Parts: sequence; structure tokens; C-alpha cells
Amino acid sequence: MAHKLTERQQELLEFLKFSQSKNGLMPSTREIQAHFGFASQTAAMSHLRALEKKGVIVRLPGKARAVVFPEDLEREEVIDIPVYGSIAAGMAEVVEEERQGCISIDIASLGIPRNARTFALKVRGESMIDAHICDGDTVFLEFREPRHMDIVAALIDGETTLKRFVLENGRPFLRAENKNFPDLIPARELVVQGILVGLLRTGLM
Amino acid sequence: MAHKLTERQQELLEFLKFSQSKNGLMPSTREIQAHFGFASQTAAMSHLRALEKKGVIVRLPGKARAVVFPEDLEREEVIDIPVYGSIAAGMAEVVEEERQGCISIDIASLGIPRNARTFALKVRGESMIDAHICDGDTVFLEFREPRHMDIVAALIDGETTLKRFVLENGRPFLRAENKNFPDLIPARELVVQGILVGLLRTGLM
DNA sequence: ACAACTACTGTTCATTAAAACAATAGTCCG
DNA sequence: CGGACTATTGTTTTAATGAACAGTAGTTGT
Repeated sequence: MAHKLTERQQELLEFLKFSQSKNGLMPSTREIQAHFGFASQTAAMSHLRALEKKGVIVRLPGKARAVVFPEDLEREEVIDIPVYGSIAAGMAEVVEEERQGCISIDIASLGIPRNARTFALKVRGESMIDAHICDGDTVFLEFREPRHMDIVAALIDGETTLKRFVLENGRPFLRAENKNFPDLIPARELVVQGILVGLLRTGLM
Repeated sequence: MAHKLTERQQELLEFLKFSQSKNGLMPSTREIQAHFGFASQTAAMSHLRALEKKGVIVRLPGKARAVVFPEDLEREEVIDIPVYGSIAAGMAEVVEEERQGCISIDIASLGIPRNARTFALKVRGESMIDAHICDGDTVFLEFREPRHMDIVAALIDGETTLKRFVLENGRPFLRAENKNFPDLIPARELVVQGILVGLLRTGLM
């Protein structure tokens, strides 16, 4: 099943992948023929047959452009989580402008519901270091009501910071998880932008 | 562009997504017709046209099954990183058995090369807590030669643990990043399974 | 009230695309 | 040496598929 691919078969596979990610669909045998300059469409056909026999693609007979990568079928649904900057003032409106990119990850790994309005922020500073959230980490946040002891992204003095959300006698406070930072910040106009649901750290090599 | 979808159009969109993730390709207009029990294929056609006008799909005219989600086109290449258990003895052979699932993430976010042999392990224990790696975190590891001060997954006494790889006078040592753990472990038969390149923490709500 | 849109039916047509069949030449393995 | 596999050409057939056209009802917004 897992025979090694020949050079030509590898080229074909590359083209299939390229076509899928660039055009969003698989090439027809004629498009393969045109790309490689084959004089006959049958050449493409037999190459696909070879790839199928070696298990790297699956084909659904009788259907057009019906070439599938097995790994795509097993994969969980992937969502795109927008990453905003660390300073995300306003939020509701500035959202589109501040967008810095996207993290694509499957919903099962993050463990969030499909309909959740999840977004991400790059952490700047060491204020949550005692919660093991470091400078440069990317945190995933969900837009919902904060509960006692949630870690939240909150808007204070025009800047978004990560803090522990604490309810004391029904009144909310924000606490930094770092002994060197002001221990308690009384929150007057408390704007919670999101609740921490996950964290991604990269660039560790 | 971003008009709201009607109920029926939402249903159609769901079916397109379902079909793509289950079969790996888009349905033809006749398949849509069959699924919804339309008497005419034209019904499917006009719904697709409506979805296209509202910007939720893109179609390539004249091509078969040529319905594409715009977000899929922009997305970076997504790879599947296998997750093994915390006890991954042997590694080379046991790999297939121990596999617990997959994390699908785009290569740009993780910042790893496409050809890298990357895998993931679930962290058990607090031995790396001072490097802000917690119990329950999932670490991404790359299979390559360790360098001084890399964090590595190493096989010691039949169990895999995360340690700091330290070179002292050309001799390798492993150090736990936790004051309560034995500070230095002289490594005799040092089997490094992977180098830490990233970390994912979930379930924080 | 009227235009614009949704949500279909019913029919026909042109094209896209897969698939089968018959060959040829080269490579690789035992 | 021969059989299996790769890598092609060339031709023909058939099925899958998109697309156009002409309607009908119902809803929605101004």
C-alpha cells in the first residue's frame, strides 16, 4: 500500500496539492494533461490510477474531479481564528483593521464550540507570568460573560491586558498574576473583551 | 456582499460543507437536487447563484463541482500533527499504536518547515513548570539533533520526559526546570526523541 | 401597488470529463 | 529472459454536469 512514489508520480501529486490549495478544487484529467504537456489524456488517467493503487489518493468512480486525499477526510473541521494586535482598543469596530493574520486549527484540538466567536491576541508583557502565560504567547479568547476566576482580556485605560477576573461580594476585580505588578486593580468601567480558552506558544527553537 | 442568508440558503450551505468534509468534494447540482428532493436541477442552480451573489461561495464557471469557499483559498497549508501519549517508549515502532489523535494546524502559525517530522506529546507532571510548561499542555516536537539549551523530550528509564538539554564541556546533561526536581540528571544512554518547537494549552475555561 | 427577490417546476442543450481499448518503449527485479 | 510496472500516444464512447430559457407562487420592502 505504501509503496514509494516515482519521481513523475511525486510531480503529479504536487500538482494535485497545488491545484487544490490554489484553485480550491482538483484538476480534471485534461487539466493534468495540459499542465504536463501530455499528448494524451490517458497519461493523466493512468498516473492517477497508479497514485490510487499506492494509497495516496482516493477516487470516486464516475464523478468529475473526484480525487481526494485520505488525510483530508479524517481531518476535523478547521476554523480560522483571527489574530489582532495586543492593543485592540474599541474592538467591535477596529476588529477588521487590526487583524494581523489567522491561525487555522481544528475545532476538536482547541475544544471550542463551532459557533463560538473566538479570536486571538498576542501577549505583550509579563503580567500573567505566574499563570504561565509568557511574553509572545498567542492567547485564544472567547466572547462571552466572564465568570469568577476566569482569565480575561480587559480594556483598561485604552489598552488591552490579560488579567484574572475575580468576583468579591458580587463586585468584579481584576488581578494580575505577577507579584511584581499591582495586585488588585479596581475596575470601574470594566470592558471584558474575551475569556481565555487556549494558548499557543511558538518559536521555541 | 455580506447579506444575511435565508433559512433555505443556510441549509444549502450546510450541505455544501457537509459534503466537502465527508466526501472530500463538492456536490454537483444534481446531487444537491437529490438531497433536497427538488423536482428540478435548476432549483439547486439558482440557490448556488444566490450564495455566490452573497459572497459565501465562489464558482468557476464551466467547471464541474467548482464551488469553493473563499476562506479555504486564503488559508495556509494545514498539516496534521500526530499526538502520542506521554509514555512513548521505543518511538520508532510504537508510533502507530500510541497515536491518540491529531492536531491540524497551519504551518505558518506553528512556524515549522513543511518537511519537518513534527509530532506532539501530552505533558504529564510539573517538571518543566519553571519553563512555563504545565501539566496537561500539548508540546510540539521536531525530530532533529539537539543543541545547547534546547528543551527536549528524552527517553529515560523507559519513560519520556521533557528536560532542558545542556552541553557542558561537550558532554550532554538533562536538567529539569523545577527547583523541586533533581537538578541534574547525568545522561548515559541519552535518547532524544524530539526538540520542543511549540506548545498548545487548552481547556482553560 | 410594484419592483425585487426567494423558491421553486419542467425542458433542452452544449460541454466537461471519465473511462475503455489498442498500442509502444523503457525500466526493474528475480 | 520474462513478467510486472512505468510512462506514454491516439482514438472513441458514454456519462456527468453546468447552463440557458420560460414559467409560477409567495414574500418583502418602499
